[in-house]
Amino acid sequence: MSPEFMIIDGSSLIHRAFYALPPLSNAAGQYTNAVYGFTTMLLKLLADLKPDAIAVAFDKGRITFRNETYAEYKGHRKATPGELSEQFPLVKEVLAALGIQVLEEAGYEADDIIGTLSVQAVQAGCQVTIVTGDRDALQLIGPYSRVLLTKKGISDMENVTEETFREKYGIASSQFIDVKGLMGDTSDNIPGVPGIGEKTALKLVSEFGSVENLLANIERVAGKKLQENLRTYRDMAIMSKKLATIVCDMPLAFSLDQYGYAPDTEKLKELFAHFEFKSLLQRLPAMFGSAAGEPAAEPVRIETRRIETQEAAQELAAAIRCKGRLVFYPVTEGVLPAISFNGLALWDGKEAVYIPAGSDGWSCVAELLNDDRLEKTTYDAKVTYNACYGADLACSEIQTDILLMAYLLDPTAVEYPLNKLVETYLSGYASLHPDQYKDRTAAALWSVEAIARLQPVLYAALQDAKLETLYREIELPLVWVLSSMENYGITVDRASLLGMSEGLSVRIEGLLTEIYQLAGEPFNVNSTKQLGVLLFEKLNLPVIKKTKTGYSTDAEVLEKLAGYHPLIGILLEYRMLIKLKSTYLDGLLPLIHPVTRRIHTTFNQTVTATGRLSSSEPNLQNIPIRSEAGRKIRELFVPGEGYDYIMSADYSQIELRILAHMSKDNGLIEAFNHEQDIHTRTAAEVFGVSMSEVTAEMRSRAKAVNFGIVYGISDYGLSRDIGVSRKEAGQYIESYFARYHGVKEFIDVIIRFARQNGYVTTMFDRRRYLPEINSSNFNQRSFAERTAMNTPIQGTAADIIKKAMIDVYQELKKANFTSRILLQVHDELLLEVVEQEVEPVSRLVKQAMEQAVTLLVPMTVEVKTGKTWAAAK
DNA sequence: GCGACAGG
DNA sequence: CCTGTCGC
Repeated sequence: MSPEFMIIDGSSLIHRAFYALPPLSNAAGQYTNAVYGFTTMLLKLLADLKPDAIAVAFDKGRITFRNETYAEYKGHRKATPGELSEQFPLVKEVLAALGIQVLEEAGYEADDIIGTLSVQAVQAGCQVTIVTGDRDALQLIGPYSRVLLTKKGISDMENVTEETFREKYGIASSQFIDVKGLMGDTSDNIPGVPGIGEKTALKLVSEFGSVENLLANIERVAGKKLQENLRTYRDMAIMSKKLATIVCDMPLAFSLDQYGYAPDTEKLKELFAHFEFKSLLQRLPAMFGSAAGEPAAEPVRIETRRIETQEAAQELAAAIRCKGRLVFYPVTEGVLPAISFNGLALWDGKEAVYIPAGSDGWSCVAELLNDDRLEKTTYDAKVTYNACYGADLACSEIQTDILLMAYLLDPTAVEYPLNKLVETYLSGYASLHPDQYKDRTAAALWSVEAIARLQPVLYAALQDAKLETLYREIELPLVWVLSSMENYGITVDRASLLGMSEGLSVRIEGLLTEIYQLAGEPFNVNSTKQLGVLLFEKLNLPVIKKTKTGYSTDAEVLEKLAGYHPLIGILLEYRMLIKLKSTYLDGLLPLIHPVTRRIHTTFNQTVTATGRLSSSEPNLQNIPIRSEAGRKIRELFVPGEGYDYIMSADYSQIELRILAHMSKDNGLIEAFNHEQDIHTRTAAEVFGVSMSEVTAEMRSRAKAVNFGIVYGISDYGLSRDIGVSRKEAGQYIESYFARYHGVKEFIDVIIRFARQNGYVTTMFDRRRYLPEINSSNFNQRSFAERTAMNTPIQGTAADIIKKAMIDVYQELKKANFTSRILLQVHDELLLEVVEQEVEPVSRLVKQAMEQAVTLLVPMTVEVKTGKTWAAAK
């Protein structure tokens, strides 16, 4: 078999690792996340591929021959952040300890070294694997070489071979540079030919074979405009192709022996200890054997000790009480509000044990869970609270929730599975995938040990990031409130719901008949593809907007087409009604609980990047309100048995008030202190008239401007929202900033902070990392900038209402009211109340919400009560 | 996975 | 800007 040669793009992998992992550091304050990520990836590659030889290439300096060809090459690339550049030498130390050759050459990029090595290695009879995150390397693929392309994160890679490349793009990998020559690459500042994107480029290359052949046959290209561009920019295309071409003939001598590797385990041990890569340290002997040639360590074994007798349980409970700490992981099943325990794994300080529910050992669990002298630690406390509710067990406060901590440390992660957390925070300690366990018991035993080990690490990280107060005072106490709300559920009038659905069916049938008649034939109106063909090919209506896959037919487009054809108005009504019926009537029906007759949503506390809650199965945070027909849906939400009214309490303009406070803008503060209508005031400022002269049109545009400011405005977005030109929208924004100077200053300061620190924070120190804030890609960077201004505002609003929820919940309990909170909709709380409590509860809720924080402007809460959710609005 | 659309 | 669900 031919020898396997692995070539790694060191620069690319380090970048990838840096942005994929939260900013970890060791006790000395040295950043280590990129080193850790890189090392993990490398060790995994060594273990999986077992290459015979290996080389790692780095870029050196920023000027290459490409700058002689084109001075602007990679011109607008931002400097590497300090936290990253300081880790490059550390990575090289790791490579040295592994005995792996590092290559860098002034005047060349890592790509060129990789290209040259790969050609030479193939000539020497090797199979080559190139590992990188840079798609440019795809041009190096051949019959004896493939590319492993890093995906998002650090664990997954895409294997690209000659075959898979051709399948995906329809051209040979060697033609990749021709595509790039035509389409250019904004991130490398390679110009390409204007008007040619990836699709056109791929088409042209598959048709003509190469840039040169294309340019020689321009007259055969379809499209006048395209031909003209190709003629005007022919030199640009040739130069761009040259820029994109990786050099494969650098002066490098090659022999396979040169690139063997020989790990120095002592040195590695030292390094890993210094970086505090605890788990890597532990895995070292298993990977390479120790220096003294001891046998590799045994893989971690899971001891399945079950506690099934009263005696054993009592003994265990005594030991745990003695320690004062209960670390547990529940195994549950069922749906709200009847979730139940299958068993519970717990950590006794030395080993994990499992207690099956219903066994003679179970009694001690009930005692332990409700022992308020124990400090309790778990993963996802809400699951435990819900299971206790379902099993009718009392549960005292849980003080540590690993899931919540991980979320606060990095709210943008997609999920927080324990095995990932172990990989990130314990440097992969005994990291096994949950699927590798033969049963849930074994997985639970592994999990509880992971929780025990993660706790101190996450806690320290939380303190470092100043997140402890937010965690202790808001997120943790909120868990119990959310669990209660989920278990209460909300009553829906099932009979009316069925009636309404039936009524809508009839109306929708009628609309469909009209649509088919006007269209001349029946078709699937729900298919945007079929609808597009009808509107834009059969009826020849003007194409307003396109999507990635075809014509856009969204409401915005349809409204512009309204004058052209009677079909359009009917389509809009059909769309609205079918949405209401499918999502809010038929979709809701199966989620009405057969026993409680109520709908029990799930509030997710660890999903959003900003700190808001989300609601699912069903989502009760997007029940219609804006349209008349939609509002009817809210009439279905009614007080349940034993209750008389629905009460809603919502913050007025919470986000703009927060903006006023955080920016300290005089005009904004004054407006709120005088309880002025904020949109009218903004209209007066932006259009330079007095408040009494503001027209409805002006107010509505000003309202859009205010939304835009909160969302992180772009002239493009605003122009779309209010239907004016981009230029005019730009002028509105400009005059807004001229009048609200404090706001402008506030935004500038936040963006500067984000650029410097890589994250933004809310008033309560909630944090969100924005790695793209210094990106060389304009779109990515602009997006990050808008996020940078939006997150502190949206996130602070989330902090405030979360605090209000806790306060309202506790005060209702304290005063022994029957009335209770059922839902939260971002700036609104929904309660069900009993007749005699309407007055006091309304006062209590208003007071608690308004006093949740003290800002430079008053917080105003409007409370309404009615027989249904619609009436309470 | 995408487009459309419901909410904030 | 932040979400979740439906239907294709």
